[in-house]
Amino acid sequence: MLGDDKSAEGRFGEYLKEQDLKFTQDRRLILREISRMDEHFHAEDVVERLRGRGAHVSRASVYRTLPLLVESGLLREAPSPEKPSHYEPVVGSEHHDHMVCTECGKLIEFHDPELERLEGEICRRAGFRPRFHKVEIYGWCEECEAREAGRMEARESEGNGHGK
Amino acid sequence: MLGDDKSAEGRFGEYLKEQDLKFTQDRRLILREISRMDEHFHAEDVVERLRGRGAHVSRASVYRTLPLLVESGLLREAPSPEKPSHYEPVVGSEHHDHMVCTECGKLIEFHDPELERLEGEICRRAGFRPRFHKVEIYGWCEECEAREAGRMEARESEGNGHGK
DNA sequence: GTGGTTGCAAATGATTTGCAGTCCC
DNA sequence: GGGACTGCAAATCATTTGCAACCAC
Repeated sequence: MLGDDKSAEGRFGEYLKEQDLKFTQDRRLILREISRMDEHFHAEDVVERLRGRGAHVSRASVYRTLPLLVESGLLREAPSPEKPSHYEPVVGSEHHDHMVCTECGKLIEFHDPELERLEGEICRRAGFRPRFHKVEIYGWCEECEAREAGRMEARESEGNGHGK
Repeated sequence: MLGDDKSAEGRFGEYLKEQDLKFTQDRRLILREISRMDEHFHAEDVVERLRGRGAHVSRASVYRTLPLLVESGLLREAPSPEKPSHYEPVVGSEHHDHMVCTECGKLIEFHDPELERLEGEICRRAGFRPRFHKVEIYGWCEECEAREAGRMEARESEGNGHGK
């Protein structure tokens, strides 16, 4: 979640002012809806939830607002092997990264301060000023790895012993 | 570049066999074209270059083949703030990651063995078997940072001293 | 006031897909 | 031979956009 609405609205309001943009009713509604989500979601989810709540916010407004929320640091794009862009709330300073299982699609979140430190170090060396980052490790989760190993074993004994 | 065609074709052929897929003429042509690219590119680039070369490979085949090349480890998706998916060749074991300037779009490649080691360590702890990973750091490159700093200074003195 | 915003629906544009004919193993 | 593969063009589908009415500041 985005923490209490107060701080999120404050942050967003600040960002909008900086950009000479307005904190309209629609933007407020979208922000509030997103504050209630703590899973990953995509644009259409927001549209549906607002509809379900009886709020009159058009699809276009949602699509126009999500990028602003990303820019303001309240949201970030989550890794999505799928087509529609996925977002996730940024919880205060609690940052995490992802491992994505390419077999079953499971998403594992992790956080490692050492990794953060190292990245900062690398940026410093490159004269680069980091604002946010994304670390995605793709591979097999424990279960899929085990399943895969089993399958491989089976294939081997089949190949060695008796032909089919 | 993908190194000499031999090893790339070997690797792709192996992958295809594993998946019970065929190493067709089209797939070979696409692989060869990609072996000649060393920049980032997207699907349409491959289509155009093949066309220009007089090869009859349909757009659909290119779109169907690129994911196979990614799966086989010969290509990987590059970070793209833009819509069309971008790819880049994987050069042997030479792995690198990216810093993306959100102002000017510049892409800075970097490689850090310590970062690799640390990620491996993190995966081990999580029981996750990594196959490949992606590190993208977004922020301001040196030039944009400087420009931004200058602008901020200007704004300040404007605010303090004399009105507009 | 007046410029940014919104809603709608039409436009876009990358990617996918159905299907008949073709090719690799 | 038979299942994979290909080409084509039509279909998808998330996202964007033009424009007139509207609202925050």
